[in-house]
Amino acid sequence: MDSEFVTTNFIHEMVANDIKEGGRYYGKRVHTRFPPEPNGYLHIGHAKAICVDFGTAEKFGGLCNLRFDDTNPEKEDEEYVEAIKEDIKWLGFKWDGIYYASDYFPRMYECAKKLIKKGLAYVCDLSPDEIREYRGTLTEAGKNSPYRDRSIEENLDLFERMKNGEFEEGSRVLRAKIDMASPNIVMRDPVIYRILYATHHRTGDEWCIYPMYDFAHPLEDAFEGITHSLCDIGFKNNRPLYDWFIRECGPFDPEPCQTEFARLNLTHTVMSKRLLRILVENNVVSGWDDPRMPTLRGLRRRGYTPKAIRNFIEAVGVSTTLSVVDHALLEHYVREDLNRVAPRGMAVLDPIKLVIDNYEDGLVEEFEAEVNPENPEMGKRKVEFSKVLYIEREDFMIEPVKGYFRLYPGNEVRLKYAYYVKCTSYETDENGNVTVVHATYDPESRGGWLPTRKVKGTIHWVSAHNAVQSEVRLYDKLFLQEDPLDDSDGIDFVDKANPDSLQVVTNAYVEPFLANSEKNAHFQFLRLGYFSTDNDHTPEKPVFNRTVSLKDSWAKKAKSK
RNA sequence: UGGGAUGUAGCCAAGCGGUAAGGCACCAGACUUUGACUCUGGCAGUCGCAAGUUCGAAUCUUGCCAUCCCAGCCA
Repeated sequence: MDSEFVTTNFIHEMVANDIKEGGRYYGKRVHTRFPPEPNGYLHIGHAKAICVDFGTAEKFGGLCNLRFDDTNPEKEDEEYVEAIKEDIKWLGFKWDGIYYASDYFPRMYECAKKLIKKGLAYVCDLSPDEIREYRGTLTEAGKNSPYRDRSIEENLDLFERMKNGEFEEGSRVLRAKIDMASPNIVMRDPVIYRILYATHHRTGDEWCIYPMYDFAHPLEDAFEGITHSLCDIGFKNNRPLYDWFIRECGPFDPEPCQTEFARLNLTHTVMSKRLLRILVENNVVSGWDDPRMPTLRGLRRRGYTPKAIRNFIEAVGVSTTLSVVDHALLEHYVREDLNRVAPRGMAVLDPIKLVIDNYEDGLVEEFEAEVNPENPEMGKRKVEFSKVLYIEREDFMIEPVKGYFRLYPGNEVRLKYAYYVKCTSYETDENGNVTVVHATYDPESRGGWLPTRKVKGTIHWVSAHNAVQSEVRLYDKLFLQEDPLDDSDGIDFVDKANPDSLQVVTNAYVEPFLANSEKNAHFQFLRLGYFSTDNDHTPEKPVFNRTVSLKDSWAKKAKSK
């Protein structure tokens, strides 16, 4: 157990030192935990915490618990614990033990009594408003509660009666007796138990007093033998209190220690359960699993892979600086993963007909196509070709702009895998919109290749005789602004949602094998992007979600003009 | 006006007294049966600012500035 670890971030560096000879956990096993509150669905910010918690344990041959921090029955629900478990598994992590804070309620209660007996906790009858007043402000010290000096016996009696349900909700709390003048407000006699007549999703009505986070969390860690309690930087101020409870309720072995790191923030989205809930409740999105949501369920439905998410988090790194990661980095990692694993297929999203005038009526030819050029082991598949095809409206121009090398009158392009075709004419409707493009093919270019004559452009197509009409949902950023919460314009983030973040295409055409796929399958639609079959998808009624587009230097060039 | 943190490129982020890694984004080019992928090259004369210590400072010291967090019977 020497320091043979390549440390990749400051936490790993710290742990490596901790377990070295002379380190504070020398000879002990590294033990971490991921402690979600079951009050909502996990998002990609949680994925970072999961990677850090599980990843640190794994790196040092330690253990990582999954622990539901269910100390507030008013907000929590069993529905979320199942969803959280599922999301963690989907990300590819396995917990070593599964625990619930609520299982520790009896032990926590004993710890509270211990504090009372040590003269370190008291029952306070101040109202919530009064407690706030007595707490002081950021710059002024607080003042002692008039109930601060109750005798140990009275406190023990009152606390037991709180537990027994003799008092009204909000009438009394148990507080730690620390220092009302502390410059750290967290230390000004924090509330550690409150009365709540709410039914808990696991303990039912067994308890009517519930411990507060600051008291419960260090104890949960201590009870489970956690060594490294890794949490958000927001808890930095709470650390002295964490240590206080560990010390006063101990001894514990090992003694857990808390280390904070920066949460993940992403541009063009919001990242908190509270805000995401607002989007759901205002029907800005269709639900927690809407593909535009940064929730794990949303990302999964969008077509993101666990691998892409984990690589992304790995790339972002772990530090203590407040940071906002560019959404483009996340997209880069899905593209990278999907490029390797996604089978290619052809789909036309905005179809116009292409008629090959010199091709035999009714003839259907089969061509061989590679499943994934990045990975030849994925093999080949067949594509059927005929006289009438669909091509992308964007791939034809009556008057080509400079640099355009797709189809236009007189120009020859390659139909991927099939033939060279040369545009001869086109038809328009009364509004001047192109309806049909006519072309002739060169039989010599069978398979899409002619060594004697090269073409610059290659376009994708789908044969009209077997194309399957499909729904394709084109997703874009939920917010166009980098920081939707920047309210300097006076607009609430809910009203800033990008109205074009979902565009539903109902008359797309895809190759038959794409329509016949399972739900949640990943594909690259040639030249368009990565797409994934939706939860709603069936072979009879195919639905694809665009995960991310392909990079498009032509679009970029055209746009900049 | 109290306390706690953080400042390295447009965005992340290494760096731990010996002369600014890497990734994304961006720009240019090569290659290409995807205007994709891949590849090559470019992209911080200076690390928030100012003094100081040192042969030598992004790294140490001091001062200043900026930003973030904390006044739930939420977590």
